Amino acid sequence: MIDQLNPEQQAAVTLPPQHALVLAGAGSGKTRVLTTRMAWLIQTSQASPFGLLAVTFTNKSAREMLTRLSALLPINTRGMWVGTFHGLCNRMLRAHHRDAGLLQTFQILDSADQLAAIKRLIKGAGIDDEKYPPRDVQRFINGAKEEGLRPGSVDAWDAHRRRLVEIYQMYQDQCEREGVVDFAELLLRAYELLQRNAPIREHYQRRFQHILVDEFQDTNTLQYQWLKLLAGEGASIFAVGDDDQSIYAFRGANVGNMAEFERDYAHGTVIRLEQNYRSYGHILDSANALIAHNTGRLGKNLWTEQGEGEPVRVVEQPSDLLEAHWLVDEIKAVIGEGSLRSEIAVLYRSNAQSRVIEHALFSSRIPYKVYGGLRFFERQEVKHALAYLRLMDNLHDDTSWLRVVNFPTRGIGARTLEQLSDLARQNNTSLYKAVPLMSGKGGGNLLKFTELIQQMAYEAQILSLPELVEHVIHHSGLRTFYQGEKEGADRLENLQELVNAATVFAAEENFDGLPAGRILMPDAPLAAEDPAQPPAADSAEDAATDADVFSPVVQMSPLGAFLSHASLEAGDNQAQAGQDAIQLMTVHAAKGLEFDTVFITGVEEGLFPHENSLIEAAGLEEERRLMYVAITRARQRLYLTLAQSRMLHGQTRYAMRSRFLDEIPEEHLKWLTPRERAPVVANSNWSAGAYRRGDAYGRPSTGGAVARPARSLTTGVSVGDKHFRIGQGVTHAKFGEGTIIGLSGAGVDAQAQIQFRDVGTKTLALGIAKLEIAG
DNA sequence: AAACAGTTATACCCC
DNA sequence: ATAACTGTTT
Repeated sequence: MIDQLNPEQQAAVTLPPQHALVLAGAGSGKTRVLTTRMAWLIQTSQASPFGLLAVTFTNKSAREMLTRLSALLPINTRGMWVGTFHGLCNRMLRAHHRDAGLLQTFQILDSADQLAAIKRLIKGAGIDDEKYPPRDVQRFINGAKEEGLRPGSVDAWDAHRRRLVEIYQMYQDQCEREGVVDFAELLLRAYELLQRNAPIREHYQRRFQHILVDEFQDTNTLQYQWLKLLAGEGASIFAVGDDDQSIYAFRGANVGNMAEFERDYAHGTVIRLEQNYRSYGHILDSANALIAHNTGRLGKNLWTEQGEGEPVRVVEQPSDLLEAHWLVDEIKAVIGEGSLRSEIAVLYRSNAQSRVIEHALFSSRIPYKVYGGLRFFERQEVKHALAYLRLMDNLHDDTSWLRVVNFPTRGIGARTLEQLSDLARQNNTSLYKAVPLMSGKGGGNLLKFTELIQQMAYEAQILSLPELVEHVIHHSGLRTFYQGEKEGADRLENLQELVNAATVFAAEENFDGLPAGRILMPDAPLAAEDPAQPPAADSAEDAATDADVFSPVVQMSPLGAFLSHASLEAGDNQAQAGQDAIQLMTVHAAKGLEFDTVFITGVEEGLFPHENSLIEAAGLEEERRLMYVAITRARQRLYLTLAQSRMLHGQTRYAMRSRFLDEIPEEHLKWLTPRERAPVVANSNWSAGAYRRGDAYGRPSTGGAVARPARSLTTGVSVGDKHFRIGQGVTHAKFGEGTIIGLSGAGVDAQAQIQFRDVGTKTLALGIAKLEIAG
């Protein structure tokens, strides 16, 4: 089992029970180490399969872990605590819903549901949505929860923030009333449950002697606290991660957790996995050189035995269109060399870039697949069907109620619903309960809808899960509705797919033939859910303790279980995985994947690094990690492409090449188009005089009126008597000295992105801002 | 008066 | 592609 591992991997796998941090570089066999560690612990009887807990960030990697584990050992992995943070917290909360203060049937809001709930709240409470945009409110609430803060503990230093806290509180009340829980709440509740309830905490602390964490660099503050609490004094935490691949700060991930973990627990038990089994030398060296520009790293250098391979190819094109055309030609050539299409990936920083690339591929009839669109359970028709199903489980789920009350349309409009909402608010009840209170007309249609829901809820007590799903799709009118739609064929297919998903799920969970709505009492208490394949020494003793402490056990109906599954799984977003097609995705989506050939497109200032991230140094470092992730996806060949101009939001924008290109030593690069002597953007100050010059293609120098070939592009904008160009030094009365790093628009609409020495990057309207051109 | 259907404005960085 | 707006239908 371990003899195929390299010495570092072996050391990690066979570490005695103690806290440890494994710094696992890209392509260093991270998942393998994790799974082998689990297998080793079990095989050497240091842990039973049910005495360890492994947590990951995606369902996919949780599944992969279990698959690999069962390949290593002849054990039944069912019932093991291996899953995502959200999945495990959900499991815990379901088991102890009473102690957690939740309804047994609590529903999970995904972020779209959450946003809808917030919008509804803001409307209902008459809050100005200009001053409090629902998106910002959502960010505020989730941010607070990820820090472990309830409304009472959030710092509110000004009126605006105080109001936000009030909204946060109102939102919590609303969730409480409706019996719903958002993603962040799942974690916070589970944390508070462990914190407040000593018997439960001690039970889990006793049970899980080994806690293994994947992708530790992506944990947020709350997740780390949860792990600490769960580990208590006795358990060992085996944390695997790569601080250089931390790219989720925008959703709360805290890179600092890695260093903190080392301080708190690992005390020098840090194992570095630096041998890379994926890429050739030039690619790795480029990645190493780039990431070396970040500060505060734990430090790590990837190496390979594979040789240096091909240099990284760099291509600069005048426009995004030409970039895409070049891309298509090059892809054809790579395919011509015998590469599989599915082994070629085109990566981009932002989704907006995919359009042009897709268009070019489509025109050339090259099959491609875009990742990261809507996932199965996020599609509107599926969400509609799920909303009906949720109402079967909990009639007071107002979010679901509002989603489908008039879909398909049944003559219940905004006016009626407004009245209903008012009634519900006045009586502090759900919309469902408020229906009988409605007097007068308009109520007729509402009543009919209520009866429909009641009827379907009744069916849930009789029909099996797949039958119920089918029944609901039919009797809700969803099927008829989409049959009448011009573009409804796909949606009908997805609805059918939902029935299939329910069938598969019911079979996997042994729900066959059971009524969807009937609550299942598991036949044994918590610890005894162990199928007890290899006899766990402590299980009998554990079960006895559990029976005393826990009367409530996992109570769930097949329907409830399926709805949880739908919320937490979100489904695959790759429709037809079988076909051999070029892989298109954002850099974020590419994390964890690898390809023979990788194209990283749009390697430009303002795009990659993204302009929004340049405001603070931490943002720039995250962008650099993002580039690091992108580079390390490539096995054999890597291309970096950039365009001098690009259509964005209907405007042409001009940008310089990314500073990241200049952070990779030239010895690893091979420019396929001439490298211009463009300025190197050092952090804030670079000397004037280093701007663009004309090049071999006869593109203009930026000096001013130069004859240009027909296709060439302006890199400057004139406003009044001033002429602005990229790379120009300017001064602003308030912001001080800066440099133009991007231009867009023309005439009165002209705007410039300016990187100021002291205040970061700002976008200014050239017609308004009084800029002086620096000498 | 209320609900519906079709049109137009704006949008988006990443999960 | 969602939200806001407009004209038409019940």
